[in-house]
Amino acid sequence: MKLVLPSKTIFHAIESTIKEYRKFAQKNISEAIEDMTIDQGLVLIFLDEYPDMTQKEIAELVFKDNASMTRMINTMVKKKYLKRSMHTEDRRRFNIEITPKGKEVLKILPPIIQNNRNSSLQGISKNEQKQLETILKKIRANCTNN
Amino acid sequence: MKLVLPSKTIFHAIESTIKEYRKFAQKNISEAIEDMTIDQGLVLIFLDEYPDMTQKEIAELVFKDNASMTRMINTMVKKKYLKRSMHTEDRRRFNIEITPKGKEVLKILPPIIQNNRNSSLQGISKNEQKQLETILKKIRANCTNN
DNA sequence: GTACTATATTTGATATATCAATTATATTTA
DNA sequence: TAAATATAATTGATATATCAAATATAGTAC
Repeated sequence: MKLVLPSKTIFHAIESTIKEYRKFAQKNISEAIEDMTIDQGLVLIFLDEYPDMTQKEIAELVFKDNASMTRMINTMVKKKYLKRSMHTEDRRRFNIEITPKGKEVLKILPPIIQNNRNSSLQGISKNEQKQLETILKKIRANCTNN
Repeated sequence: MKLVLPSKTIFHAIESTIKEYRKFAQKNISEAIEDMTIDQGLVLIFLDEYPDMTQKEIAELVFKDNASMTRMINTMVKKKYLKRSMHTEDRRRFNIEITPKGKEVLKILPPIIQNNRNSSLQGISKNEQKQLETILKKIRANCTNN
């Protein structure tokens, strides 16, 4: 069977785009903050917005599985961005607090992220962005429902 | 600074789409072939098409770095899908051959991949696919040139 | 209340991601 | 041709991805 080469497909285009965006975004973050990855930054931002999320919920938002999230948070605790403490109502879970060091990052990070978004969407109209989201949503739906 | 939550952005949509596609595709592959990942499958397909690619070239096509590619090929050699042999003209590199076991996979895999592509693009017109590629290409260009 | 089931998190094993440093060979330059 | 530079691949260290199994606690049904 003759297949269109994977490198010529839309999936390749999607993957290559998100990887380039990540590389670009990571570079700009690294220039400002030592030892901070995109995903660790996202975890901080989500926790800042929703302080009582479970690890599981955070994991879903950043597309990690629970095991990865456990280890990621371990790393962030070791690096003093986060602190775990007991949850009084549900002893299976933890409260995850942002430390002062983590809060410092939260001051520096958002403008960098905003700038990354703006730069990478330069010259792309609102309408195109909407189209993009619509089409992606269809693909995702096909993948989750089949 | 108030940031639109990452989960509401286009980048989140892109990432979630490709991850769901990968999950979907991997599930279908795993049902047919024990111990074969999407990326290992792609490596086989590329090597089949371009038998004298260097590891570095394959790496670029599947978005891995050289170190990952070395280890990935090690794994595939260990699993008997590939075989390394000396390259006579350039002794820094290797010839990478597909074993009979690898060739078996190459018979089974393409229809599965084709089916994955078709299913996940169901209801999406050629025109929409073209739009998607165009917009993605712009984003990627913004990320690589800035 | 005990047994059953569900949920949150962790752990182990293995693979992959990433960066920097290293090795081996080729190529270029002076 | 010797020295400098470039290239292909590997290795080490650390983080993350993924699955399955294990822990611990909650919630439900009997």
